[in-house]
Amino acid sequence: MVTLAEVAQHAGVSASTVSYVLSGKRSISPTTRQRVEESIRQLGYHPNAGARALASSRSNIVALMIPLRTDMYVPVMMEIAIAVATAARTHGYDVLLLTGEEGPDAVRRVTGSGLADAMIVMDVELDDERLPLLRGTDRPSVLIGLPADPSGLTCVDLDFRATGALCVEHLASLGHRDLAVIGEAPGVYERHTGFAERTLEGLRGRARELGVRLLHRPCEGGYDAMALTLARIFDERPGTSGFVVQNEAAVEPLLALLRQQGRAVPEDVSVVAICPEQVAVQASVRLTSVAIPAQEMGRRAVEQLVAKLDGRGSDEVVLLAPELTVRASSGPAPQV
Amino acid sequence: MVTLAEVAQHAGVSASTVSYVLSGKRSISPTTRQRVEESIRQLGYHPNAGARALASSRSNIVALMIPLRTDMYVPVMMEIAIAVATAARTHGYDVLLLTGEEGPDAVRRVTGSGLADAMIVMDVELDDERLPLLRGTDRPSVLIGLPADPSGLTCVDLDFRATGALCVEHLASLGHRDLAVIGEAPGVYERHTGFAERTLEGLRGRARELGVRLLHRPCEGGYDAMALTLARIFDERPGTSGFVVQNEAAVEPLLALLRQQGRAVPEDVSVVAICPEQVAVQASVRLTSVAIPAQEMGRRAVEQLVAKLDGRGSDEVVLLAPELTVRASSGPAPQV
DNA sequence: ACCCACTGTCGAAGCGCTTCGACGCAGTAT
DNA sequence: ATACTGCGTCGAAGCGCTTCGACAGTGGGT
Repeated sequence: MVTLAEVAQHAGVSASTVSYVLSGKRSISPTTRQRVEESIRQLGYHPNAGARALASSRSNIVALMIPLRTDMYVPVMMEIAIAVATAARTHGYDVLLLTGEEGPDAVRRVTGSGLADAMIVMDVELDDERLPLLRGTDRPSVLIGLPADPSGLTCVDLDFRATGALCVEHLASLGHRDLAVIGEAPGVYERHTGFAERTLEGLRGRARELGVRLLHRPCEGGYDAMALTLARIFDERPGTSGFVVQNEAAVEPLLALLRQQGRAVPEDVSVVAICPEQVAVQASVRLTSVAIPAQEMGRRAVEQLVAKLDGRGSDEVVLLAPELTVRASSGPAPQV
Repeated sequence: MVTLAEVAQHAGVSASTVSYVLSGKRSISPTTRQRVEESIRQLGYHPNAGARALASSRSNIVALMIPLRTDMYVPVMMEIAIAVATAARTHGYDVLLLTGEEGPDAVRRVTGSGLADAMIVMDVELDDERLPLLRGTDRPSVLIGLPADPSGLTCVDLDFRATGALCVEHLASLGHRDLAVIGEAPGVYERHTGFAERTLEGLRGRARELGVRLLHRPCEGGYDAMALTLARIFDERPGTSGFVVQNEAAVEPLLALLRQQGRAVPEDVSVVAICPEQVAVQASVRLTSVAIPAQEMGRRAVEQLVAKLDGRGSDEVVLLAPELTVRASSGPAPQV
């Protein structure tokens, strides 16, 4: 391994000069700079990460905690993770991947050891047990998701409450009076996952305001679960004509089952999905949907984090405004 | 931050003793060990990662290169990534997430800086440009995937050639003589992604041996693309009665389109999928499939890597044997 | 009784980098 | 001339840990 000292010798300057060329923290004459850069190139020098971290107490690594479960929301998570990694690199950071498995211990380990300078936390529960730790440490952190009490924390998320409201508005404005929500798997609600609960609040709140009826049913993905759920819904509310789906694994089953039952989309029932753009476009019916802007969320999270690391930026909640795109799955409510 | 020296002082021993307690590299008397451990606990000591890396030239980090694209295979990638992260932790390693974006440069950067002790590379192309670098460095690496020439490399992968063969065998044994393969998106083949090409070889080879006809059509996911592809297939080979699908995004569209065309599964056409178990089980028809053992692959890759890091283990190609599970989507060929 | 091997502990020397203060040398203001 | 201010460079002091060799103390073999 080539060291700083070797580069310095090769370029005929002192080690500190090379260091300053690299960091730009002091001014260097153009000739010296060039000489050093040439030596670096020739020798194929790469600064040693450990030494750098030790001396500067900055690792240039941000940790990303992703959920361990692969039972929900996988493509979104993946997209966020990739966006985070990509965005972090453009700011000179690498990304350490932590699974939720270790839970709060991971936070302790990473902040305690100085392995990472900061962290991004996904899959936030309303009353997440990691929050006190994050508040208590001096390492910056950003949540992707919104807990019940975001005070003292920086959060980036889609405004799921507004998302829910928007879906109801859309369907109500088309004349639908009986709506059903196909939600995430029951476990997601049991864990009090922020986004799921907030969506529900938004849905229910606006439904109440607009005087439309709303049924919420959690649903595991897949055909069998969906069939059961759907049967129950139509038993309880035969007049249901509008669906909001927030569960990727339920989208296609729902469409297939409706078709199978002779209910035309959008003539007999309308469907609005909350899902990544791609899912909405590739479904068997092009879905009216509110997109989950995974890339944007990842990117914004990194930007917030970098701002904090640079001493700029403060605790702040960034809620991305939902956008509803009308496609082929929603239309006027059928005349009774 | 609490340091080793503070722990040593608190416990009334020297710093090196504390270090040896932590690493276990020299024997320590039970009483001393307990005293030190107690001090560590009381002070909430966490070893500094940078200092450790510098002194030991081991970072206890493995890098994981995942593809940047989210156009294919996402859940599998995610599952592998999580399995890798989880398995790595059980061996005391953390995982650094690299996207394919940087390409070979990422390999140089990470190995050059000592940021990671080793790396796992996913989404391997047959003639991947990262391979020479991996061969040339002394840092251990493991590929998840199989390049054209695996010499000097350690690889872990599902035996996709055998997988292809297995699918053909299954359909041929049911009497199907005209098979069609719905492949990954064209781009995947253009990049000469290892698994896709090998599957194809396996399919074609066994088809030739068994004297059945085989059509291969790459296909983007989604309904529209699938509809076009399917129409073409039935135009060219109206007698096609067996399908092999290797594209998660095409599975559901295919089933829906077949249904729509009045072709019953499995009475009129049989479908075999190469996909994660979950997809096969949750599809509208429970699919006969060869599972992609994502978790297993991730775990095995880590095991190989750790073995190499420990000086055990050698260059080796680990091919997991495919297993075909018969479900409801395949049956005897229709009588002509 | 003596030597040897072993066990448990310590001190010190780095690992490769960052960063602080110092210093020489212009250039500018007095 | 003198004093001052930058600028560009250097030397040295760590950052917190691992690890090597040294060294007491202990016990077993002869």
